Amino acid sequence: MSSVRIVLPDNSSKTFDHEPTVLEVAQSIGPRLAKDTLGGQINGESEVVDLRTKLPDGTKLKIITIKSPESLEVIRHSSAHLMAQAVQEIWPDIKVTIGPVIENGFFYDFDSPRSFTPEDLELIDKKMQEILKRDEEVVREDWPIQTAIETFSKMGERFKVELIEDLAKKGETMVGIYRQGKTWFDLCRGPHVQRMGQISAVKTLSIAGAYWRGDEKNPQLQRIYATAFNDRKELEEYLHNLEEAKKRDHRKLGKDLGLFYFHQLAPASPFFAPKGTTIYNELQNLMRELYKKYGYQEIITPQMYDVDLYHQSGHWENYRENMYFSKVDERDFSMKPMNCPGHCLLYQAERKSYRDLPWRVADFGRLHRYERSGVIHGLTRVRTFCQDDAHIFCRMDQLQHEIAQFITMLNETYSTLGMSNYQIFLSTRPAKRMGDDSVWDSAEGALENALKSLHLPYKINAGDGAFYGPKLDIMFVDALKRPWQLGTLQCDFNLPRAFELGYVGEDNKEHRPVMLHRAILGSLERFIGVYLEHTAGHLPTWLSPVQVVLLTVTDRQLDYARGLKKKLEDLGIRAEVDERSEKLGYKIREAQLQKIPYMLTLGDKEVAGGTVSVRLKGGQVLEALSFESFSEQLQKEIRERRLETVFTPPANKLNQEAKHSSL
RNA sequence: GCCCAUGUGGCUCAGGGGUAGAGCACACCCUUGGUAAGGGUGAGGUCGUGAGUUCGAGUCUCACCAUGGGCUCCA
Repeated sequence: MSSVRIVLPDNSSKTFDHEPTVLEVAQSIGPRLAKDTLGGQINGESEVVDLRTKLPDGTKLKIITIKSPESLEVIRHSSAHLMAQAVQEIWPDIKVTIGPVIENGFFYDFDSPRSFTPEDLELIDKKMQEILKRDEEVVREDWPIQTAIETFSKMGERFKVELIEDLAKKGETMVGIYRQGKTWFDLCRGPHVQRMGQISAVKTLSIAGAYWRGDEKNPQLQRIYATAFNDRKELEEYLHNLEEAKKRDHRKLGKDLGLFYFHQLAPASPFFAPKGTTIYNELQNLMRELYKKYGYQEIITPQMYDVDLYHQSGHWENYRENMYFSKVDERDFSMKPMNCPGHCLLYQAERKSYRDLPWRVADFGRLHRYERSGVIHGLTRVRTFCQDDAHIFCRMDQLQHEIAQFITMLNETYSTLGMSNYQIFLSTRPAKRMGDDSVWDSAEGALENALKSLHLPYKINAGDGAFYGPKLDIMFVDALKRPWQLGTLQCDFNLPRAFELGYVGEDNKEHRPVMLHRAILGSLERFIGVYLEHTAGHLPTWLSPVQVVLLTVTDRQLDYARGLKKKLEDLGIRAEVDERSEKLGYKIREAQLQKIPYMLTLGDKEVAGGTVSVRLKGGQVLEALSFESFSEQLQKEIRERRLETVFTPPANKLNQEAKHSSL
């Protein structure tokens, strides 16, 4: 016997012990809701999405979620149909395929003899508006599956036919058809809006290629991305956010702030300018401090290895197409795509006893991976990079402690960087794997127990582990709510065996260590890209390439400025003097655009009093501070890696802001 | 790798078959001015690379390279 639970748009629910009739559902949720949200359903139109699920006792529970016709998902889904209708009204020879709702909108894939152009998008937008004005009724019909196949076959819609045939294979006998207006209809499970006019804010966004069912062996289709919202205002807001995201694009920030560049003679390989290198080095300094604190030792290992190494590690078998090769003295060499095999060689170089474990070794080695041309992107997907990579070789009974220590270290790193919004995913054994299940049991147990001992929430990705061991992935969620995978910890049973690693135990017998691969920032390159987007380029002072810029009111104060710059540099503060004979306002504008944390404005007053006036990034001004007071507070801010300024904005801040806003 | 788009001085971009433009940046000159752009003068590119069409090609065609948006891939 199966029971049915109806979930209403307001998340309240009612459970039936039998399959309720439509009328029963309508009655049970009250006449108003029935009229507003189920009006169509009473007339045979489904406004439901059903999910079948099993209860713990094995009985089936059918959950029917009733979507309000006003729900965004419904509007977007209907908008996808609207877009398909528009495209076919403009170009009747174009065939439709599928058009699902995605996170921020929807897309529809078309089988078109030619590609769409940006001008086509304008045409489609216009046509959609035209259709909306007709405000046609949306009607659901249920067709016997054979009728549907015949109808779509006649129309030449081979992709639809394929979809329906798949439904038939699954045992469906009827399919839902939604009609918009007199002639246009599409296969759909629903639900949809009741009248097209209910869609008020819809817009095409971009064109892309896509494969039928995401398989590159299948025909290439033309995808149009679009989005829809409840009203114009929400749509405008979304489009505005897209613009904001563009402004935060780390590729643009990198150029504007003079951090890094690319050149076509070294595709997908960043050049870090002095300022970018400062950030890079500061991050390495941070990691090195933490390495010391958490008992890691740093090592340096070769860049190129005889390919025999990769035969032994298994990378030749599985990773060859991502590696760079070179022939020297008739021997085949490869640039290292990861540090681990080299670390195994170094592990072996000295005989290990159980007293030597855990052996934690960190390596900022440069890696090269050939990434397919279509996947490279700014700093976040490059062909040469450097990880904050380390490997921990330990005994099985040390595993849980090492894992917990890693997470603690990661948490310390992320909170230092103002990135406390992250999620942990535990990926467990996949179907294809190596090693005994007992080993998997203890490794997965160690991971889970470590997380539990720290009282950290985590999610399980069952079956998502690597073939050589389970892993943790840490997803950082940035200021724009976008997830990024940065940190990772992977248990590896494979490499220790492939390299026949061992240690002598207390029992004087040979044992095999477990190997942990772990990174916190991921790669420095990728991290810098993500962090720039997260902070929109407003780095904390300790990471800022230029921490203080000295701006003179006239050239008369230049010597004073140069003297202060020297003093600051002697204190380890990165300072610059803008020596150009420009107006103060001009120099401030530039410093502001460069997002420099502190501007010291120096005029005759400051020279006379031996003081500085500090302009904060926010525009507030602290007048006539003694240099010592300024530099001491700043040093503290940098030393403690503060995220926010240590300076208290002046009391007249409000007045200043009022002045600004009235301008 | 696949589809589409783009590739003009350091940057952002306009132009579009008859031998290159703007703003910013840069250099020099004038101005020495207190919290987001003072004024003038000048230097700088053969228009991603190669081939083709043409009397003539940044401008049209093709190939390649790079970049961008997607797809796919991601030990």
